Amino acid sequence: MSQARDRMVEAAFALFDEQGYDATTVEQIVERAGVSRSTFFRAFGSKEDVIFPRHEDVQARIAARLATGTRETHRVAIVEASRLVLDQYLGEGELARSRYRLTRSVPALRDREVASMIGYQRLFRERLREWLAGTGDADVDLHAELLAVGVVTAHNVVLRRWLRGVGGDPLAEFEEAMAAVFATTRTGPHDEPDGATVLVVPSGMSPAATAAAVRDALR
Amino acid sequence: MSQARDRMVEAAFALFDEQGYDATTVEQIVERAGVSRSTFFRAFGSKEDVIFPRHEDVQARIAARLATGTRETHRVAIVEASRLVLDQYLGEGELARSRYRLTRSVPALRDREVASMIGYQRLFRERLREWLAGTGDADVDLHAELLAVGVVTAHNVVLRRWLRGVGGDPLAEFEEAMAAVFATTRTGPHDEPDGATVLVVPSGMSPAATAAAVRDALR
DNA sequence: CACCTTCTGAAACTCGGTATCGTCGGGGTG
DNA sequence: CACCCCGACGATACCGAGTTTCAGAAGGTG
Repeated sequence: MSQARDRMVEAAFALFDEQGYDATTVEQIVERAGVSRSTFFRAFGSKEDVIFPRHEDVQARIAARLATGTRETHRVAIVEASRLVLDQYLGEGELARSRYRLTRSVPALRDREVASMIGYQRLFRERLREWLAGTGDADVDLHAELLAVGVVTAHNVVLRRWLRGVGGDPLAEFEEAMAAVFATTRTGPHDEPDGATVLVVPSGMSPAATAAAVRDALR
Repeated sequence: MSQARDRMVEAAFALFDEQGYDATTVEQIVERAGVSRSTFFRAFGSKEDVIFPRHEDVQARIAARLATGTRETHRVAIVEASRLVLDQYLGEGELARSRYRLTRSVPALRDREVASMIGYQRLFRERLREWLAGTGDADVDLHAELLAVGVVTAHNVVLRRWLRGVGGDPLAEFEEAMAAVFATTRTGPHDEPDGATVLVVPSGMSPAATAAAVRDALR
């Protein structure tokens, strides 16, 4: 019963690859899949949706993972939630790469992918606003937005490398990228220094300036 | 000759406001403007384009401003280029706010606006990749991407506040937001630490990751 | 006047997407 | 077995965005 859906996806990708996205009509897809136009639009809703399945699923899983996070554990919650997306694409394998080639060449699909990315970003941002609220942060909106966009962007850089076949182990690169994002962003006093603190003091620095820097970092 | 174009824009915004974007047909717009359907599509190309004029102009001005920047002056180039967009919207006044209300309520228009934002971001990213190349940065791609997306995001936060009528002086907020972005982002050896660098390392971090973080901070 | 360019209107056409209706098969329930 | 019920499918008509083509009006130039 769901093999009809699979046939439509297969036919669509094949035709898009053969003659391009715009040049392929839904008529041709359903003809090759052996179903009617009605069935196609009932199953996918739009021509673009054949390429982007499982979007709501991933979004729901992200929301669920973020919901279990607290103010103290928000970093690991964010990293793991972001990993869900990465794992989704890695699990798709060659299908993800086919989709990538399509989205690179068709503006409409590119925009669509960007829009879904914004959806992810929105989930991170909303949770971060809650977590950052009441931390004495002078501009919660801005910093939540910056951190959310940083996480999504870092994730995308790593993902895109894997999609293009360049780079090494995506999981290792992902960890590094996440570290880079959090290393460059202050997220309020809840980043309790529960570990080592490294202080680099340039020569010629006054004690007062040093003290101020320490106070600033631990605030 | 160009007053026909203005009439179409005016009619479109009025009808969108009266009965919504989707419920308004191009037929109705051209009827109110007193022109033919052909004229409309010749002037705008699509129904969405009535709402987003001058997009290429701004993009060209940004590219021009960024082209005059050098590796040493890239910060001021980026800030000023970003200001071009802000000034464009501020100059539009109430028209920008009408467009904002529309884009908030119509998903298709929201996606379209996001896509154009990505266009700006791309300009910043490409230039930053050049400027960051050869600075010993371990991951130019990632850092260029992060900085570019940070600048655009910070700009958007300030712009959105003004569009919604909240907040104070947008220009002052813009300066603060830009400072926040550059304060949280390492951009290579040109950020010589003229003060103390305090690095707080989370407890669960591996020695290798700690060393990498320290190296990164001092780079 | 003849000629050319440019803008405009009219109409036919393509295609994505929606809505409606009839039909078929399969699976309980009496 | 007979009945019905319901979810899925197909066919068709329809709407609206966007493209293409052609014909004509306006305006400048020789």
